[in-house]
Amino acid sequence: MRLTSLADYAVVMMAAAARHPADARLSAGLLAEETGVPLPTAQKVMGRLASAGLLESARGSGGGFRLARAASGISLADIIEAVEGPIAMTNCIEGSIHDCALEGSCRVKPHLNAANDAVRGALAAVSLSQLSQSPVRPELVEGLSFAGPRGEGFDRLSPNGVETEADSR
Amino acid sequence: MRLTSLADYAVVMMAAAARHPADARLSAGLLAEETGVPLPTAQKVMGRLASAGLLESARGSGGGFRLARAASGISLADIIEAVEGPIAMTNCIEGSIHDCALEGSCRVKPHLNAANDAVRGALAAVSLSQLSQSPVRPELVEGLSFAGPRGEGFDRLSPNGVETEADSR
DNA sequence: TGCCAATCGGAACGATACGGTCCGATTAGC
DNA sequence: GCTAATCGGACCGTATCGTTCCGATTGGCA
Repeated sequence: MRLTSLADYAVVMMAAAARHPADARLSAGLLAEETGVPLPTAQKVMGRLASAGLLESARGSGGGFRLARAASGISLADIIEAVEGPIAMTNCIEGSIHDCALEGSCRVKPHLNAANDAVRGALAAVSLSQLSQSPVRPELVEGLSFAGPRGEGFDRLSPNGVETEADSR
Repeated sequence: MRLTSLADYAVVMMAAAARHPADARLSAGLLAEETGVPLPTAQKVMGRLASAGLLESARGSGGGFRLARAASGISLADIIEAVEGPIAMTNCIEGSIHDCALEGSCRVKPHLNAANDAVRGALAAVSLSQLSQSPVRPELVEGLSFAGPRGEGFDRLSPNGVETEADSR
């Protein structure tokens, strides 16, 4: 139940992209710089987002990426599925895979199906335009240690001190 | 966003365990047989469930497992967390891990936090007693290709035809 | 009372796929 | 026509997952 690092990066980068004007050409290098994601990895992430249809890509010098749709029409579920594939808690939920011997007589599958829909619904309810906005509706984040440093150094996603290279890990 | 096979097995095995009388001693071998999970793997799964406090274990001959609480007091989220660890979509949500360079200035973290709570809530809303019941509330599964083979072969978890090399039944 | 068998618990091994990196293909600009 | 910038796909090391095996523990039986 943890999304992969690639998907995590994708969310951050899409949110950063949504903060730019809709018609601007965004290179992988620019977004990598803004988000602190290493450039080669950023390229890979954006490539997947493009092949999934969330970004439009243009090759060659002066090329780059652009949101394929309005930010309000892209959901968190879309981004995750673009990078990780279909949101399916178990193999048996995904239609094409049938490696479970109990298929057809499994009692828990319908329940898991319902739970999966609920999870997917929760993710589909979050739009990219929400993700790109700074303020958060307070009732959603109460009780969290991280309340949001609303004041200082908040307009730049990636100050110079990011010291990336995934330093320790 | 896919749960591991171990967690998948755990859900199926817990549901099978809940179908037995509450005071019955259940060995890993019995539940492995009922669910079709290979015995060594079933042992590992039940060991984790026991160390997480969802099952009570007794060693030695005549030992076995037993639900530590009533099935209605165990949620799907409990089972998943017992096997996979905390439900945290990203590393930055889990309190102890701080390997993200953007920590503290990340705009999307609050939103991800809210989404994570929603996902966890959806999983916590499903109780083991629901999982162990055969019929599914129709409004939860509508629109799914799998509507539920309610008629045939539905009262046995593991019919003879499971056709797996581990079936040994 | 001593031995045996059954069962849980933890350690070790192999496989899958994830994350990261590099190089080639393509295209605008000069 | 050439150069430079950028995307796209292929490759490899590594970490985690899944599986298996063996030892520890305890009740039952002779």
